[in-house]
Amino acid sequence: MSKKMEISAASEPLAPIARLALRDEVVSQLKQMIDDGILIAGSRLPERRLCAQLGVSRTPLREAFRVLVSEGVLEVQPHRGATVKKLKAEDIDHMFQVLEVLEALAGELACVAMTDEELAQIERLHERMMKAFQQRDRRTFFKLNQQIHEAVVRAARNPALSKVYEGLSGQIRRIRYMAGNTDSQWVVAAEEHEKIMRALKDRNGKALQNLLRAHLRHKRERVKALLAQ
Amino acid sequence: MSKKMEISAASEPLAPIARLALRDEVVSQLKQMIDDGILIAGSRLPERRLCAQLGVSRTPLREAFRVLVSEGVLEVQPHRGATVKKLKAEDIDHMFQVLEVLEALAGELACVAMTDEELAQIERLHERMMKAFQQRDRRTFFKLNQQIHEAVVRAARNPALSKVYEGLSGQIRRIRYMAGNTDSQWVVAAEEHEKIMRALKDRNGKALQNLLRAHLRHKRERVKALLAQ
DNA sequence: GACTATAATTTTTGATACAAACAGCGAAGG
DNA sequence: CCTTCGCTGTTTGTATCAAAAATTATAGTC
Repeated sequence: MSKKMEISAASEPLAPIARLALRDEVVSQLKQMIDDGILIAGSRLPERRLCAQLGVSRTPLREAFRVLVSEGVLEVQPHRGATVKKLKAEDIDHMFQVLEVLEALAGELACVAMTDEELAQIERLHERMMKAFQQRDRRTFFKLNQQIHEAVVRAARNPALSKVYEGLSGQIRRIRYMAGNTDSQWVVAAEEHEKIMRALKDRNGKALQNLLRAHLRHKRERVKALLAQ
Repeated sequence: MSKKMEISAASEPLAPIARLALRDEVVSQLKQMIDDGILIAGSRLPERRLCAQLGVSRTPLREAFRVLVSEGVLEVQPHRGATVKKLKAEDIDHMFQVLEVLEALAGELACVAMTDEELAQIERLHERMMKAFQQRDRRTFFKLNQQIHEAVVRAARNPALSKVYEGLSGQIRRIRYMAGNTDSQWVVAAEEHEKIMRALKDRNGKALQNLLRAHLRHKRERVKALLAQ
């Protein structure tokens, strides 16, 4: 009665060899170009030139446009083509308002759902980040900072939450690249992260929630200051 | 000093004649097909057949696929094509957890930002909905119910919030179509909406927040019961 | 007969050529 | 000075072709 064939061998079930569609390759290349400043806010993206430049045809490029539009990175006007979306201070406020409740929820859930393994992982990230802080290595500090927040959200074990969180935080990420925070702001951020780590280790959801909200409100001010050039 | 030309005539400034790209037409048609049960969860969408069926070529169809994937309606596996995403009870829980904090935020913001005009508009929707309830018109009740929630979110004046809210609630909407609630559940929902309307009129953000959260938790149970067939 | 390896078929994916629709621009004409 | 017309470049949509991968069918072997 072989209704369905089952694979018995030792084929790894979680490694589809990462076959990436050309479209996704184009998506990351375009994001890279935006991050690198090759494409700035308001730039037009003429498809023929980009096709030549990236060495792909229109099919994957146009699909990449669609996913970047849905992520809020690009906007297209009918028959006028795609441009890099420019964010206004207003938009920053709106996105941070949403991020605040999302991260609060993530913190609350993570305190319950997080494994000890994940907690230890976050702690390691935290320690590396504090080391970067002491060495005044801004680049590394911000990278690890971001990884910590993502790890907390992931530890909440809610894919729907992760998806919308990453969508919004990805949009904001492209701004804070010039990274011009004052030292005092930086000190505050580091202090806040110490408290956050404490609340995580205590699995104190309520406290964590409040800390994350305050942390995000401060971050919002820093990002808005950056946006104002 | 003619810095900018102003259109003086009677041309309405808010009607760009709604030029709709073919891709968006395809998006709504596919959604319609899913709502109508022509495409059920798990159905494959072979592009050649659909191209013929919808009378469009591959370009707009594939772009429509991309936006539906980003909305969570479809999923595509490399070289295996697109299928209608099937939601598990787990996914429902995840999405409702996020919706709960989003709608709570929306309620809080709406109490502050909402104009009297908008409040009156919501009140009218509410009264029509209660009339439908008394007449036991489920169809109309649910439609107005949904419109009320959307109006509250819109009144929060936060486009980023509206976007993620609509994304999630849109995914859930396609389930509750068979609409098999018991009468007692229906009565509870109506009562909750009376309280919600009260809090809105009082612009009592805190109370509204709690009411919306409870309302959503109940709705989650109803949807999950539906999903279990 | 059951299982496996090979071949044929189908489907997706990407590239390319072509036609139509539209926006932007500048010149001709009032 | 203002409008109108046509030109140009771009986007948008269609059609067709080829390659890659998956699915199915076929055959061969134990």
